[in-house]
Amino acid sequence: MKLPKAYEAKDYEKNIYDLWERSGIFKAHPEIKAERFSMSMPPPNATGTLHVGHSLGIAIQDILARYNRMQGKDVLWLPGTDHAALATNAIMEKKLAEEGTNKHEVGREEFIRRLKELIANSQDTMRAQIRALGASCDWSRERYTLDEALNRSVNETFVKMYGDGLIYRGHRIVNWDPLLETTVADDEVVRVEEKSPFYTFQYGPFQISTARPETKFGDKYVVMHPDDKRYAKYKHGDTFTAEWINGPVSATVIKDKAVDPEFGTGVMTITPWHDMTDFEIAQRHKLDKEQIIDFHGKLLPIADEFAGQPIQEARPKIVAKLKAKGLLVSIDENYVHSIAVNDRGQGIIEPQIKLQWFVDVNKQVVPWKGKILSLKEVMQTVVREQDIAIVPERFKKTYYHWIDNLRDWCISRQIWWGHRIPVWYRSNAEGEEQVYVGLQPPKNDGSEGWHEWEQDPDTLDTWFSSALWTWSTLIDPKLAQDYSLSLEEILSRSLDFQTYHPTSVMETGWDILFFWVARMILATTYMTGQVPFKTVYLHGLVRAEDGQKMSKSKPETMIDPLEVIPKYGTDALRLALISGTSPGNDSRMSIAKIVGQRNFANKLWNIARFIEATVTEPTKSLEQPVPKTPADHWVLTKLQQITEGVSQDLDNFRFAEGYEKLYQFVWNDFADWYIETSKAEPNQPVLQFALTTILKLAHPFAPFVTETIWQELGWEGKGLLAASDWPHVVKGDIKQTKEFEEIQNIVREIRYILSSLQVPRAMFKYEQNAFFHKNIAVIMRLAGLKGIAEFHHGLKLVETRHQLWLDIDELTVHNFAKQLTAKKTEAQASIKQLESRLKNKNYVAQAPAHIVDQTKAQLTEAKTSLEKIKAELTRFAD
RNA sequence: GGGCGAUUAGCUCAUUUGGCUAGAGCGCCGCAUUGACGUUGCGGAGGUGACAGGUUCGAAUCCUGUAUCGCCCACCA
Repeated sequence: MKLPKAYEAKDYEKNIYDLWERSGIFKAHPEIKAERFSMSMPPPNATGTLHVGHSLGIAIQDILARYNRMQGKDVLWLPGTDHAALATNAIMEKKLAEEGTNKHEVGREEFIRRLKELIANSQDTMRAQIRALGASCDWSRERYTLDEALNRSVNETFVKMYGDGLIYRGHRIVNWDPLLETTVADDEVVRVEEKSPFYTFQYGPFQISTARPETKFGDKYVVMHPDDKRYAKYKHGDTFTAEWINGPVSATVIKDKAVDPEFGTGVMTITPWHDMTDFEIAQRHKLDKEQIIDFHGKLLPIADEFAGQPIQEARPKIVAKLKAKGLLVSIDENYVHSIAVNDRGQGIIEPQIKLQWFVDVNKQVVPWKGKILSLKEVMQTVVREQDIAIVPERFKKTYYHWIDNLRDWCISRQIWWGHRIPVWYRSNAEGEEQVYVGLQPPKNDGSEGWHEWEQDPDTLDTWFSSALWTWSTLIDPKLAQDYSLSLEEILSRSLDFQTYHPTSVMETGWDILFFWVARMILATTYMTGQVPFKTVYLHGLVRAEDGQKMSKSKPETMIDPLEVIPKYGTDALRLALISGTSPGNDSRMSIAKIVGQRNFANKLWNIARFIEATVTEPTKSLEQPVPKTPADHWVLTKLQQITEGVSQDLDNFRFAEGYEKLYQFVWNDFADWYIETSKAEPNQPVLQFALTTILKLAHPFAPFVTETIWQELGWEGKGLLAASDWPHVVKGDIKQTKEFEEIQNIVREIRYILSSLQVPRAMFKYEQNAFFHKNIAVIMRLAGLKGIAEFHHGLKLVETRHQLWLDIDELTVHNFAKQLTAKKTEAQASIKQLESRLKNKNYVAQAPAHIVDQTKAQLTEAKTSLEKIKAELTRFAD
């Protein structure tokens, strides 16, 4: 079959993926005996679309999956999607708003029904996109965070933690998003700098400053540092009366070290209901707390005439009123502080005290390796004791730092979309309440006087279910339906869990190290007694060409994989994402990069085209091609080095380096030297072997073009490249390899001379020896020499072991004298340097022997070269 | 305030535990060319490795300090 001149990715990719998928090679086989490699795909948002960040992750994971598969391992790469509670909930709320209605009008059931419908549609989109990237994942095991088995895992976790006292319900201050009307976790809050007026008011005998006068209605404590001499005459517990916004208030003096005497006046009033620090101060001194702002962001009746007003609207009016009363001391218009914003959804966070569910990270009840630890301590231990490796290592520090600062995790959310909290309440006429925590709803036993059980309306933080992802996805879904079995029994009977957990690698972006990776470690060690994965590989952010974050709001910065793939091919995109990157470091993406890698795919294609035309008699099984020429030995040696190098790089997660080695070899060694040599003296089995090896090595990186070539060549019948073995190596002879390197030196020098002198081709003569007898034809071809001639003058090669003269007229030769002189200077400098190094006794004594030997060899070589240059230069002495 | 990272060729980035003349891609200069590939080939120019010290026979690499940029965490009355 004749290959077309250029590789058109879009003509092949879809079919190739279908071929793979139909063949079943992506499927894991727990029933067979083999080494395992397992990996969970970080589940993308079910309603999302694929962006370049996903593409990078998928590309890396696919490289790992394909490489390990080709090494004969049984590979499980489990795909899936996430219900992304907050984000998805927000989508539906927005939709409803556009329709002029809201969630309360449509009701919980309908709300969820509509979301399920929406998800079902977009999951298909997401699946198609992951396939388009070439992901060799096991679709038969696809999971979704709201699957029944996963939901059971969530409930099991909740119930177990509750039983151990790790989950508790409490009135605590939380980050409240008035826009989405839900709490959000600490690390889902981002800080945005904002300039806002900073007011100083008179408050009784004190001056207090604030940027938020609207929260100050209920303030009745003034706090200062116990050591602040300015306020020494006021004692802790002193009371006074102050004229305030809506009349006089009675206030109490509190001394607390949380106050910074340097900041503002060193005195502040506190609003414990709406400020984290104030809340803590109030807790310490058992002070009253009062809600000022409601959950929609409006002022409560305590604000009197301002009640019912949104805070933004009320603020200037309150200031005006205080000013009218003569209580406004000053305004700093240049005050900059940061305000808290919900990472997903843009709502400005208003801290509130709310009855919420929390995970206690400090309670020591978790058995781990014979000790009883807290969740925090387990998280630290597994990384410290190398049960989990983090690549790159420096993220360990970030990880520890984060854990040190970790507070109890608020897991309840006031949204409808997600895993509902498995807690039921009922009350009786006397106002007593009962709480039931369990996997399934409690039966209404009709107990005298009690109302029916009602489930907690809240849902769980998305990350609570994502935290279970590595193992909840490996549970046998059928077993999970059987509630007569305990989770332990289910796990021990689930073949996938027994076979593939802990997973080998977790590949994800460093930006969700805390959100997700840390929480997987937390929940998985607790629930299964195993780490979720042995290695975490963190990739960097893919940025726009100018180094900016790509964002939908700036479409010109976006590179959309779905546009790039049909145009340049998936391989080009994947290679561009991989090349020139290193773990944990951000990278920049550009169309130019993608074009460059498209060209590489095409290079492979054309190499195959040449070899297809040259290899007229392909053999079926190619174990031992017989090398004949120095070039054959050289290419085999190189192939061996590359195979070993790429394997090592992939074993150590050095994807970019492995790929670069391969790229260099394919383009600069194989195409430019071996193929060119083959035009003179082709060795069909070696060509075939080399191409086979190259396709195998390149397959994890560029699966489509390599498989396409493999299929088009049809050397292995209907066999798939994706299912083939990682290449074995055939050793080339070292002496012959060196001989080819000498050929290269000669060719390079001739090319250099001819190019410098602007002589396109030249006649030549050479010393009569075995080397030239054997290799002169190849040299002529590669160097573009015209033919053999007898002549007297001409130019002699100076940097090679064998003597060869070029027939170039004296006048032109003189132009070369300058170049030779430059070379002479270079050689002399390098000799001087090497000699001084060898004269250094410390160097000779202390450096390793092979380094010293190397230096000596270099010196000899440089001296020889200098002699030749000098000899040649004597001709120009006049 | 605490921490992490970056600074290498015009640009984007590599350089695995300190050791060949610090590499690659793109760009640049010159040349070539109908037969694997113009998505090409050949040759070339281009780097005080941010700066200042130190350790070492030897430093881009280790240590100390400085500068600039980016990020994370905490605080922000």
